[in-house]
Amino acid sequence: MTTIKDVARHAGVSTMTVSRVVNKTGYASGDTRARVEQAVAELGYVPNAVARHLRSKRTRTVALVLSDITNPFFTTIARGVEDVAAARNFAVMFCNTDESEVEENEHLQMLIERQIDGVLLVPSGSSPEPFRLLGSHNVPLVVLDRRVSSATMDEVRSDSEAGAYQLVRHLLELGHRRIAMLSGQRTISTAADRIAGYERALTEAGIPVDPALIRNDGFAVAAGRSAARHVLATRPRPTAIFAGNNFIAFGAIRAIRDLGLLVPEDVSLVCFDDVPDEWAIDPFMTCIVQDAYSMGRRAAELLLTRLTSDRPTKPRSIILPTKLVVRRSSAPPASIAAIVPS
Amino acid sequence: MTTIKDVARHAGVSTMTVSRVVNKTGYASGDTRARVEQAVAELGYVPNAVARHLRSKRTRTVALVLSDITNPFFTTIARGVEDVAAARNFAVMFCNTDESEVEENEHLQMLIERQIDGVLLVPSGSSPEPFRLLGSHNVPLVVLDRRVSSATMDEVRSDSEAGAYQLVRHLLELGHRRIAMLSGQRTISTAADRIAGYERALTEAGIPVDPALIRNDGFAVAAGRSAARHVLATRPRPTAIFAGNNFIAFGAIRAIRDLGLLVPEDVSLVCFDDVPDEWAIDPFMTCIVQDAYSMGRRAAELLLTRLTSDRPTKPRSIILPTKLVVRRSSAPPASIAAIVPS
DNA sequence: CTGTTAGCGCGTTCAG
DNA sequence: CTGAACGCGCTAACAG
Repeated sequence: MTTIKDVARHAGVSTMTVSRVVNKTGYASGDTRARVEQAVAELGYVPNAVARHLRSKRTRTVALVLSDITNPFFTTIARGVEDVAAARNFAVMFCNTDESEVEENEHLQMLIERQIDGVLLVPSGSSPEPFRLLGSHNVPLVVLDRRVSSATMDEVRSDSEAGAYQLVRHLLELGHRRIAMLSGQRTISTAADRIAGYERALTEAGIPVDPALIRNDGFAVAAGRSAARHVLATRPRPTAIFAGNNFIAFGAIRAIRDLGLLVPEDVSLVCFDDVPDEWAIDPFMTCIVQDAYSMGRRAAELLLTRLTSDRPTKPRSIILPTKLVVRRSSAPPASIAAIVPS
Repeated sequence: MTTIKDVARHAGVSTMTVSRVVNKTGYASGDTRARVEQAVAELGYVPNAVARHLRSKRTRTVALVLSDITNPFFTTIARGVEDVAAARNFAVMFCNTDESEVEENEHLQMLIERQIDGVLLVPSGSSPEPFRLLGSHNVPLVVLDRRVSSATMDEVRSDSEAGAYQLVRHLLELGHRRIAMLSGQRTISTAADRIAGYERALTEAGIPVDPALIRNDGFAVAAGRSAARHVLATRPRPTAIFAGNNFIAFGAIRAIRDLGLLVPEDVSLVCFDDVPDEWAIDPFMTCIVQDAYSMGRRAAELLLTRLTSDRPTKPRSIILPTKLVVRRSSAPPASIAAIVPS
């Protein structure tokens, strides 16, 4: 391995001069500069970033800690993060927590040891432990996707409550009055916020909230299927189902098919998150679309800007708007359709 | 920031003793050990991995360099890699190349500067540059998913040729004789290998290979759609289409629908790669399934074992088997179906 | 079982 | 415009 010393010797200058030429910092006469550059080329010198980082106290590395990179929503966020990081010469480490606070803490501990410059975190739980941990080591943090109650801090997420409200308004306007809500565990803020938006829309419309129609089985296909089975067994049967994300919706579709029912003739189905374009032969799901790629980009920009600029500014809260996309999975309930043919 | 010196002073021992206790290396009397551990706890000492790495010449970090983390196949690989790495206390950095050799080289350069311990690479091109680059800095490499001609090296991939052969055999057995093949750019070995398997099956069956039925438009939905449009315009119209991956297949489905044709009544459709379970309401595509998660795991295990064990061994080539899953998108061609009703 | 010395590769500091 | 000395935080190698 060739070090800065080898280059210095080869070029007949001091290591400092090499450092200055390589980093384009400080002056160097055209002649020395040329000699150094030639030596660098001849020896195939590559600066050692580890040594540099030991001095500079900066690693130009950020971490992305999320529940599961396999989830296309998070994958897209990851892509946004990496694009911004790469453009600014930052590297990105990623860690999966599987929604476990224990794993989350272990990863954060490891990242702190590695002197990471900042963390982008999709928090698994509601405990303030991660913030304490990172805070005590002065590691800048941007919270992604989810709301945390503990304190004000940098965060980038979609407005889940408003999106859910809008989606339920849409169903109400179609004439639905018995609407089920299938969401994730309430400890995850996106699940709770979507339920809140659902309840607000119902309450505003003067419809009592029926706890039997709200499920928190989880953000996965299997959970969605089982949750849908439960709400479809209530009487009168709900005429519409609001799935807290696309996985739940796909589970719900299976449950609906299991009963031999049709969407939207027998049950309308809407959800948070669209289906990735690639997998939708013929998009039919009415949904709320969040811009995961922008979420990743914005979060990374926020973090890197904090790291790069020295003047500290107030925590920023970036709430991205969502978009309602109406397709064919939502229609007036059968009873209305029968009376008011379109 | 508290360093090992602070702990040493606080515990009234030397830094070496602290180092030994913290790393559980070497002896330490119960008493000193206790004092050191208490000092660590009281001061909230966290070892600085950067300094450690400068000494040890090891960063316990590997990089995963691939074309696009957004592609679910690569995402799943990434998950496998991270699971293995985390279990062995390695961190993973990831980089997207978008199939650009320029970006690939820039990322590798950056990773070498960071003294990464090893690289898992899905090579973008066929140039030997990445191998030269990594080789000249003694960075262990495992090539993922794709074949490289340059030299023998560690690699983990599926048997694309055999999988393609099997898929085309399946179509031939159904009675198809005019089969189109839509694949990616031939510079990508998986594209070339799948075409090779296709040609071998045809040739063995005594069917001449018709260049008009082979397209290399790319591994994406849009490419698949346009490629399918082209082959469906040839006469006689192919009775079956083999899509080089699932994206291409989804593009093909759209092109088939554009023409008002049905799968499998008018055209059978088969492809490499399954559709992620979450997005298939009702799986219908006959396909070759590769185990992306295992691919990631195996590759990471191979790399980390090389890094951990000192004795160097011969390059290993791990070729994972693929599995044919027959579903409803493949059926006998119409002419046969008419003659031989099932 | 514990401490001392030295140095990983680089960049800041301060002289020249 | 250039160089010498020093130290970032840690651990290998050697004493004791």
